[in-house]
Amino acid sequence: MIDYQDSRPIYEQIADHYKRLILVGAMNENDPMPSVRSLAVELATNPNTVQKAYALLEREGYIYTVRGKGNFVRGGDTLVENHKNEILDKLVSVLREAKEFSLNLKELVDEALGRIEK
Amino acid sequence: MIDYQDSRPIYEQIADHYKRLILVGAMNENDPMPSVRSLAVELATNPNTVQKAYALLEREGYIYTVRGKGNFVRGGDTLVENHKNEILDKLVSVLREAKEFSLNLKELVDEALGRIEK
DNA sequence: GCAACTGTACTATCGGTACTAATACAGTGT
DNA sequence: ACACTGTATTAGTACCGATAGTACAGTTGC
Repeated sequence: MIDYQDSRPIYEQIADHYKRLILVGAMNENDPMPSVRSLAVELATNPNTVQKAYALLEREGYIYTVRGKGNFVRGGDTLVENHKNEILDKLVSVLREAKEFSLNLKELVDEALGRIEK
Repeated sequence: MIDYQDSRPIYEQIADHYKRLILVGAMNENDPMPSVRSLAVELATNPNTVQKAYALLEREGYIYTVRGKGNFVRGGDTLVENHKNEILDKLVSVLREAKEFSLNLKELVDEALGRIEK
């Protein structure tokens, strides 16, 4: 699950992994996350690193924490909605840049969509 | 021209500034760039920092260097074309992510385009 | 040739930040 | 009390950005 060759930090890889699981529906509301310690052992890393990933997930609303008990998935449509908005923001910023350099937005989008089909 | 509050490194800000000037047509083929030393004085920074910006611009094909003479703008359609491809790549990667989470691409694009008009 | 300008190369250092780790602290449940 | 949970603090390491100084090398105009 962790790619040590990857330049991205471990905690970010962990967080993204679980974001994906949650968004895709592989984990559901109130499902328990692995404990910071057990996951640390499993991934051969440090509990603090796992915690940093969990803190990130909590800040972004993917999980919630109960002291002494553990971390749990915060399901619901809000998550999917938020994620959609994140993607939308990225999209808008790319298109704004394109517009600034007077590129034809429709052409650009069509070209991009074409590439994806393959 | 340099924003010291900005978290982005100085050399990157310098490079982006000139990229913009070139892509927008404010600077044309073979126009001379300011010398590394003079620009360093003007920006109250270090010649090495400016050189790092110029090295970046050269690597990316925006300018060319003549030893002893200076740096000059490398104009031409290639630049614009390359920049367009960069934007296209970003666009494709965002849309791929959207697709992965089974979002409706057309809706998403329409929404984004709508936001830009404002 | 010389002076004054251009860019290039290399080394050293300082400061800040990101990442990971080690250790100790604190709450929960049986 | 014990075994589990998360939390906080501190430390070490590594890397990056920026600065500084120095020396070298090509171009141009006088």
